[in-house]
Amino acid sequence: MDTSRGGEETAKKSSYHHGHLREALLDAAHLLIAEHGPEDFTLAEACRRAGVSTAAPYRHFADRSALIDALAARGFTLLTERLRTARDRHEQGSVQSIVSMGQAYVAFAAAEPALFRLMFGRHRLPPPTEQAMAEGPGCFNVLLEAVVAWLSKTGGTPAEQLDIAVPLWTIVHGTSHLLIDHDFDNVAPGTDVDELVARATEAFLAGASAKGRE
Amino acid sequence: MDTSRGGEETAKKSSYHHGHLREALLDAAHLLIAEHGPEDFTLAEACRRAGVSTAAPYRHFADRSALIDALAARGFTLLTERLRTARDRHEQGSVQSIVSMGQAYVAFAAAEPALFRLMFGRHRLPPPTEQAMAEGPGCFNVLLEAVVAWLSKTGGTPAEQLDIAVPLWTIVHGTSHLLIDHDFDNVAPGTDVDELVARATEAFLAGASAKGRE
DNA sequence: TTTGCAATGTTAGCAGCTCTCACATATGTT
DNA sequence: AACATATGTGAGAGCTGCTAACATTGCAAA
Repeated sequence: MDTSRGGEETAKKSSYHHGHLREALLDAAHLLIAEHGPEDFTLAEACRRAGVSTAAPYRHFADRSALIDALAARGFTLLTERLRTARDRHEQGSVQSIVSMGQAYVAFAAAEPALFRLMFGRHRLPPPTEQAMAEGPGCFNVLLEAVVAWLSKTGGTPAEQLDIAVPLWTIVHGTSHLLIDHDFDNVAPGTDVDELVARATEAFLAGASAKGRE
Repeated sequence: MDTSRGGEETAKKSSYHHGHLREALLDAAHLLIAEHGPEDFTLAEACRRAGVSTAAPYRHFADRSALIDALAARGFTLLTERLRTARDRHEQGSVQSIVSMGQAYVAFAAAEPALFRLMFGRHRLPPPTEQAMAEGPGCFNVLLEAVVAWLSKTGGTPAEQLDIAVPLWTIVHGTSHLLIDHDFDNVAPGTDVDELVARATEAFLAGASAKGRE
């Protein structure tokens, strides 16, 4: 349990057994997909960087794809943390709190485009494992909680939470994808995504609560 | 110029020269990515389906990646058509016209998930070629026109067109991605995306025009 | 401490893929 | 009819994912 003894390069004692190979491979893979994109990430290259043979990963991962899945899981926990701290930066239930989460979502995608694509691009047909049920929506639950708080402030009922949260999710998710795929560049070059998220979120919430009150 | 002489299987005359290999490869690739996803699409398999050797594609495409790009371009023209017909199904400048486009956008992604991912997942750094300037945003321009029409009806100014169109784009784009990546399954299983798009679009437009009028 | 087992890494090798090069064959232009 | 060009083939280099048999190490029971 003291595997993380401060320094990273904890003097490979034997030079045969690596020691932290699993983590080292994930780190290498993370760097590689950030450099070359997720598509042409190569297990062999990750092995070279970790200083092991190309057969070594199979002691830790069933498969190339399993390693990528593990990376995606890492990304989800990271994103969930970011959302939580963004939310807690403002008053609970405030619009600003929700806007801040959306901006953090997009900022995460901008900072880690390849990881973001990985996380949401695993269109595997049978992945709704319990892992996915806990990790994937984990970050969505943070949003849900914030929306419930907002609803209770504005006189809405908790039953509407999905009606509010899902559209908000589509806004920030779509913004993230369009941003990292450089689709704004050709269409609206100077786009300030923070402002975009703020305006879209506020307008939607205004329109939605107006409709609820009518 | 009569290469498309009605029937497709125009009796391979020589059995050496294929005749329509470029199109045949694109068709095969389209089927393959629809079956196995875009990541593990294999040029060799496409050759097998087209009945040619694995060296043949290089007479028509510089590269495996070039073939995929050509497929993506095909997809953009297809999507643009769909958007145009969806828009023209309702009164010009009406909210319904815009909603209909959004639903067509999502329906396209749902019908061709792999193609959709391909089109927007080509995060190549230097792709803003003139081709991309014409094709990619081509479909966005259809939306822009509709928004301008809506603005002129509701007393807005054409200067706001991007402020309206871009958020709408993020909504349908995000919805598409979340849908085809099965992210609604774990979070909001019974989601009706047509209704989702309609409600989100209407709420946003209501909120945006209210703010414009304030 | 010693012994034995499970964990972890290595080398060798198969099959498959992308891409190139030299060569073969069809098309069409003069 | 003859040549130039376009299009397809076969063989092969170099890479990859993955497996199997073997080597080394760490740990725990004897």
